[in-house]
Parts: sequence; C-alpha cells; structure tokens
Amino acid sequence: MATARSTAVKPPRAFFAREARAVACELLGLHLIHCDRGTRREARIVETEAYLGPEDLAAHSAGGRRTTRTEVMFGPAGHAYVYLIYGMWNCLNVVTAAVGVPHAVLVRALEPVANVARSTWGPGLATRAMHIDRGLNGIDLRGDTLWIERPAGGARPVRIGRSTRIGVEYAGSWARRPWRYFDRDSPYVSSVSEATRRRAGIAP
DNA sequence: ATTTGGATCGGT
DNA sequence: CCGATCCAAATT
Repeated sequence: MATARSTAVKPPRAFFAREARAVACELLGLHLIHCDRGTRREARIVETEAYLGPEDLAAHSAGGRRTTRTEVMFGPAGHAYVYLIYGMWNCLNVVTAAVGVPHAVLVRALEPVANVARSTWGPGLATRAMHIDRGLNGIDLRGDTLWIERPAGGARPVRIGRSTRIGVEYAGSWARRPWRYFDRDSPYVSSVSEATRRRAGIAP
C-alpha cells in the first residue's frame, strides 16, 4: 500500500483557544478556504495582527466593551468576527482565547491559491477577493463554508517578520506593541505608505 | 434622535 | 493628504 500523503487538516479547537499572538504567528502559512455557492476559493494567510482585549486599547473589545458588534469576540475560539469598516470594507478576524476573553486575529493579507481573482493588498481587499462579508460573521471556522486548514503536505516553514499594527494610532502606547506578523518572503503582504509606515514606526 | 469616527484604499 | 460611504456606538 502506498504511503499516505498527508492530507489537509483543520486545526483543532484548542489551536484557536489560545492567546491571540500565538495564534496570529501560527496562522501564517495556513490556508483560508471559502466555499461560496459552489466555488471553492482558497488563499494562503501571509499577514495577521493580534488584538488582545480587554486590556488592549486598540481592540474593539477594549475595556471589555461587549456590544452587538463585538459579542462574537467574547464567544468560543475558532469563529469568524467580520465587521464593516469605513462604510465599504469588510475585515475578517479569527476569534481566539477562552470564552469570555475577547482576543481576535485580524487577517490582513492573503496569497491567492485557487479561484481568487487578483492579488490582495490589505484586509479590505482580501475579504473582497474571497467574497467574505458580514453575512459570515460568527461562522465556525472549522465548518464547511469558511474554514482554515493546514494544506496537504504541510505548510512550508515561514520566516516571520513583525511590526507594530496598522491604523491604530488612537490606542496610545498599545499602538506600539509589535503585534503585526507577516511572511517575510511573500510578495502579497500589504503595502503600507511611507507616511503610515513612519507613523506606525515600521522599518522600511 | 443625532452625531461621530473608524483594525481601509486608491488617487493627488 | 483626501474623499468615498455607512453603520454601530456614544452622546444628547
């Protein structure tokens, strides 16, 4: 009998039920798949950011703010938190940590694998390319509509780069935490303007 | 009931 | 830097 090639596997719930920075690092290189009315869209995660409410003032759950929008962040890990930003962009997060601990990981950039029309340059375009919107808020990422898996054959090793998070200057000292993680070798990592880069203190 | 401003993006 | 575009949250 031929040796079985390793097949794709969905990480167990315990993978997600950890502190957000650990999950943010280890999501790099895993694949995101969306079965959208018969079309299977697949992309590799190459950039993430960790949000650690309630302490983290950059998180929507800062101060334990529990609202209609943030409710899913307080729920079980491995579910999707999708919200609309600036009236036109959807952002996808992976809920992490224990129930009641509102951590999440923002998926900031993806590398197309299958049925993804174009390169993606940031969290808003990533969801657009994957046809992900608020209708998927709260969905289980271990289900069969939108999920995360370790690709067949295993994810190749990732050289992880890190920087401060983008667009959270309002968060004071929390904005300086280096909780943005990316694949140093991927050309799909979101480009950041010089001005933003300087504001966020990101090395060129 | 009304106001505010945002975990973005692309064009100037 | 600026405008697009709209909703949830905060404020009155």
